[in-house]
Amino acid sequence: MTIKDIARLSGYSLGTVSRVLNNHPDVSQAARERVMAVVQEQGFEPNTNARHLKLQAQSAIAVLVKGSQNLLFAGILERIQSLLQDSEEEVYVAYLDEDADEVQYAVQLVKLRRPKGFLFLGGDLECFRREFHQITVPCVLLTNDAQSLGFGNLSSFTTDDTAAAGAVIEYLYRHGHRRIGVLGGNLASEQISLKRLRGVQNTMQRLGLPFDARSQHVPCRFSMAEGYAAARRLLEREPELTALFALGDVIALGAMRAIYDLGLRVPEDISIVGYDGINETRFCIPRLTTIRQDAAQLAARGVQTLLQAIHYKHPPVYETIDFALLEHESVGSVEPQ
Amino acid sequence: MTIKDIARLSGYSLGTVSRVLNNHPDVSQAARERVMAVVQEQGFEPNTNARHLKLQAQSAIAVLVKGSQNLLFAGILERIQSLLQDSEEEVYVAYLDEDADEVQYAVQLVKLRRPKGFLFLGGDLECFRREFHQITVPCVLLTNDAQSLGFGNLSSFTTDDTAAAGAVIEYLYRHGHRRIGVLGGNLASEQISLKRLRGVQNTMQRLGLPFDARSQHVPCRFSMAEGYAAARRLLEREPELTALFALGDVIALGAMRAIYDLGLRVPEDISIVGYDGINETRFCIPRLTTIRQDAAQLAARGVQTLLQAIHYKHPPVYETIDFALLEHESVGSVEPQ
DNA sequence: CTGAAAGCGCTTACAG
DNA sequence: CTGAAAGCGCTTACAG
Repeated sequence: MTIKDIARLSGYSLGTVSRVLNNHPDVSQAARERVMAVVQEQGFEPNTNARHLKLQAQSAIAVLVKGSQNLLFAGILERIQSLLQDSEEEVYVAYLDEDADEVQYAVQLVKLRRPKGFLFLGGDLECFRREFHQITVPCVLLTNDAQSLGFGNLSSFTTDDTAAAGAVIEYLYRHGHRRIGVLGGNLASEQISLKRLRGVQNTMQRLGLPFDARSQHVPCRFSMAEGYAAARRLLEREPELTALFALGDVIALGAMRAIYDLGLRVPEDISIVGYDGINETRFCIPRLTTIRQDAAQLAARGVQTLLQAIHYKHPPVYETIDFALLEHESVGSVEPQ
Repeated sequence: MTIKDIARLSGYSLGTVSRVLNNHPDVSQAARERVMAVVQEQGFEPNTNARHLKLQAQSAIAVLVKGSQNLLFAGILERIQSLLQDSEEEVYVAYLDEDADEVQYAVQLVKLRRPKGFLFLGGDLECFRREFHQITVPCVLLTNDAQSLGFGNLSSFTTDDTAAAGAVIEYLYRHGHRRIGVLGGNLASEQISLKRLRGVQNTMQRLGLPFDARSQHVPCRFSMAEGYAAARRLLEREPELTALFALGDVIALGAMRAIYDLGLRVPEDISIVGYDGINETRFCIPRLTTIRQDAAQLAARGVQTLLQAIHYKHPPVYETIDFALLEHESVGSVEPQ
């Protein structure tokens, strides 16, 4: 079943059928009705390959997700899918490893599938700096700030990671904590974790707290298993810590179990704060105090901006999405020494 | 940059370039080398739209995931992605609502994108029975059994849900539990939850335990929030229950928090068993006793079978993948009355 | 082994 | 408002 069959069946020419299908204004009402009737009756769907070939058109919107176990991204992705479905865009999703080079992957994808735009869930600025110039379609980076890169086709929406991490440290400080350990992140690359760590260091310094990253910080990937191991290592090595800041909720969830297995209690013996605000934090015992990133907002602004940039040329936008510190049950007060 | 440019640059004709690109045997070594050199030098990638149009070819393998919050599926999906990446297949992933009609979606996708095969993560047999005849490409259904449907192009790999649910009830019985509540699932449609529920009922009957689904079972979707609400409702209504069986781990995680909020302890006051064996069950407090579905095995056999069916015609296979009851910390013993 | 040519299914100036 | 025709980039019988 092709457009040719529809033409024959409807008594109109190829061209007219195509125009009806594409909602061209210059078609008579009669032709429109007749053709649509045949299309309906036959359940005809135009061949996308031919259409794209002719239009030199790009196909779907590609979403590159860094880290398949990242539950924050899962939540954002769910909303993106639903928003793009509403606007009838095709979506192509790929999961990459947490430490993969997402821009390199995107460059490959451009050659292979010609997506009309990219949505990056997570991204390493270093990769963008190195290879992003090869990409010319509109792109949006979520949960990291692309302003410093200055690419004309790359917008970004992110939480202010440095401020949020600072807010966590201040919050712990107000509750009397002076010896705070930090879990997670990767110092080798310019990922979001670096900014959070910078927020920690700045704020510690401002509050006059000593912070020796070598002893008080254990890097790890964003998983419960690594959070568990990192917390154990840190607490065994530095038993005088009264609070932990995990740079991701999943790390915190693993850490909470590690604390329990060390015979300690949250928050009586050790306080802990997470980052992201995923669902799980509202159901674990105790509920996890955490920084909530606004997944709905990130998804909505990201999709909206990408679609606009695809349809009309727009300068890039860089927006900061508000975060909130959700005070749950995992932080206790201690007497500052 | 098209094949025409490569022809010009290499001094060979269009046809020869195409033959080189497609690894046809009837090309001289000289032509092959010269053409490949130019292709390399120019970084040429053939246009997929044109190629597919000409070949009438299907494109990617489509993976339809039922329920974006399903962490078991997330684990299976991660493995599928990596396996298909190794075999250089393109993957198209779509998340559907837990209660969506996945077969209807697949039928749409066939018209739109002509995938060369489908991998269904979760599926409602009723939908398959009604509409699957419209799909002719090879398909694999994971976590449900398609044998009873008898479609020649639909294989399936699943845990024996009825047996696994039965094993849970027996396990609780051996620990003295006689009054057992069940959380989750949807009785309206022929989803996997129905089989688990049947396993519960059969085994209860065999053990001589009364089971009144109307009072002892609260259906809910597979999320922590719904698990929380369902558990609260059930325990407030039936305070004499000593154990809960949640038909999914996420439901169990929500339920554990509900139990805590009711002032009860797991497993001292209430025992609870989950289903799926997701990562979280190894880190929550207490660790959740659960049925482990073998995600690695499901993914591996599913992908392998689908690829074979795509490349050579094969009769469908229906396999049962072994489950395991992971005895963790959420079940206690009680004195049977 | 290679080139010239047809055709996959569609869109869109160009005429009328 | 409509039809005839060119052409998007590729593959593959068909000749030679």
